[in-house]
This record gives sequence, C-alpha cells and structure tokens, in this order.
Amino acid sequence: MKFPSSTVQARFDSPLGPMIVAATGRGLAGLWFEGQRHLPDSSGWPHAPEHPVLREAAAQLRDYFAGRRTQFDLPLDLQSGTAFQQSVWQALLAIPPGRTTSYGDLSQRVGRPSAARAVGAAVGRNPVSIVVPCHRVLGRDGSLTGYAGGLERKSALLGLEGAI
Amino acid sequence: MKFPSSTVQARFDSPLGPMIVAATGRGLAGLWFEGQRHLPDSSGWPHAPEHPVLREAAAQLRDYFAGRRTQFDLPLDLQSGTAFQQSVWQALLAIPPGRTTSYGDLSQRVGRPSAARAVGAAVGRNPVSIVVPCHRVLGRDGSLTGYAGGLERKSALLGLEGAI
DNA sequence: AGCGACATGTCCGAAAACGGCTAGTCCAGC
DNA sequence: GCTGGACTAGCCGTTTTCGGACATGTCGCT
Repeated sequence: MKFPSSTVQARFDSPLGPMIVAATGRGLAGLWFEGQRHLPDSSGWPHAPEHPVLREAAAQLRDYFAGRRTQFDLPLDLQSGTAFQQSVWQALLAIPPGRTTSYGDLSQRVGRPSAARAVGAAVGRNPVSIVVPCHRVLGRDGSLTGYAGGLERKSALLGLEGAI
Repeated sequence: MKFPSSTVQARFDSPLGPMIVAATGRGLAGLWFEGQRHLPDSSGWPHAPEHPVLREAAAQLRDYFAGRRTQFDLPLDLQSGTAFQQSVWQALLAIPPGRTTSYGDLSQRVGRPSAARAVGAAVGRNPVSIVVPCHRVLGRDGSLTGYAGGLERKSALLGLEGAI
C-alpha cells in the first residue's frame, strides 16, 4: 500500500455513506468508505475537490448510484500494490456489471490456480472500491464471504446492479 | 535510508578512489566511496554532473584533498535518516577538522548517554562521507574501530587533516 | 589487566501468523 | 437418498514478529 507523495484526495458522499477519493498524476488511485478495513493513512494528502480526475470520478459515481451508468471510464493508477495484487485487480476489471465470479475462478485467470486464498487477500486490499468491482466476487457456493466496507454494502451494490 | 525520487547523482574521482555524489532539491544528500558498506541503490537516480550543488561539492572536495580547504560550505540534506540518526549526524558536524572524538562522547552530546553502541551504528550509516566527518570518531582508547569505506581511507583522511 | 554482562537504535533475514478459499468427509434431519 | 451444516486439511501472498548483528562503553568481578 504505497502511494506517491503527490497523491491528492477529496470527499464523496454516497448513498452508502461518506467516501474518500484519491488520485495521483496517473489517475484514480483510491476510493474507500470512511472507516472501512485496510484504510490507508490519508492525513498527509492535500484536499483537491477541483482536481479533474476526482471531479469526474464523483460525477460518474453519482450516475452509477442513480442507475444511469454501469461502466466507468476513468484513468486508473493501481501501482500501489504488489505485482500479484495488480494482476488480481486487473482481473477484477474484466467482470461485467451484474455478473459475479468466485475467488477460485479468479485464481485460475491470474495463472495461480491454487492461490484462491491469496487471491481473497488481494481482493480485500483493492484500493478502488466499486470502480474496480471487488464486490462481484463471491464464494464458490455463492456466499457473500466478506467485504472491506461491510457485507451490507456488498449486497447493496450487487442489488443495485441487478445481480442480487 | 530513504531518498526522494528527485535525487540526482554524479561521479567524483578522489585520490582515495572513485566516489558517488548525490543531491536533492534541498542540498547535498550523499557522498560514498564506490563499493563501500551500506551503499544505497543509486541505479535509479539520473546523472547530472552539471547540477550546481554537485558541481560545487566536487570543487570543494578537490580543494580539500589538495590541502587548500578544511571546512565545507554546502547546503546539506540529511533527511534520509531517522530522527536519532539525524541528531548523531548533526553532532558530527560540530567536530572541528584535525580533532577527534569518541562514540561515547557523541552519545552524551545527543542526550543518550548509554546508547554509545547505537551511536556507532548511526555513525556507520552516515550518508555524506568526509563532509559530515564520521572519520573523526575513534574508540574511547583512540583505536580506529571501523569505517564504511575501509580503515585505510579513515587513517588517510585523518592524516590529511593532520590528526594522525 | 582481563573477562562477562548489559544497555541501545536500526536493519535484515527467517519464520510464523493471518486472511473476503476450497474440496472433501461425516453426520443429523428431513 | 438427498441436502445442508460443521469440521478438516491443504493452499499461498502478505504482514507481522522475532532474533541477531553491528564502527561502543561502563561496571563489577577475578
């Protein structure tokens, strides 16, 4: 979880609670629910509500929560993770809205068929909630298993996408 | 041993062997003998022989080795170390040329009378050889004890300063 | 004089613990 | 029979913890 010193942040009020949005020179780098697990220390990042990437991210999120948008179109910076984590997060981006998959399935796609559990850990560290759809990953049997922002939010997001 | 990404470097040929000089936006941040102990990974730093600080450092070092100069006048950036290390390095700067002191004495000056050994470790990590005169520290009994660049260089520097 | 013990901040490697997992087994309960 | 829950044993990247090793000196015993 390393973020460059040039990281900036803003606050975003979602229907599921207040969130923190972060961006670097390369793009959107973070989106967390306030108080969620694995929250990085953002106290040193300057607030920049007018930053173009943060502004656009907020706009698209509003559309998403209003049901007017299912896909996001934003430059992403996922360099805060290890090589393994980045490959997992990239794989998450391939899951279409309204669909779900399992940790085991993901582990296959990343080329580490027996690392399902490690994949779970990596998914849990996803720095960009919602946009990188870590909420679309369930247990092999369809159970919710876990979400850094709380299971209620996970099921709420899936409901919003019509994946129940 | 953390250096900002804006660090630049140059090579300096001293009578005691080739050296690496490094600078940040705040000033001279490093001066190491090639192959010495605790050498940081400088492979990612761009070469900038014309950088004003590096240029001036080289000039003053040439004068120093020629016996025409005993004190240095350069902006220093010692932020690569911990708070404790920085306090030790600052204390080193107070030792006048041609004079020596001991690790125990230094530990008193930084207010940690019983941390002589920790001081030894900190002195060994001094990032700016020669300019921050870590070579002027001897054992309580006057023994050379150690030098990241090798004991020959340590005694050579002391000889040059007339402190034998 | 010589020897052992202890105090101290940092780095580094090794080892263990910790998860947003899964497939397999074994039993209750229907 | 079949289903579902509880339990087990492997799985593996990351994080945390722990134990030495150092550019030393002082104190207390032999």
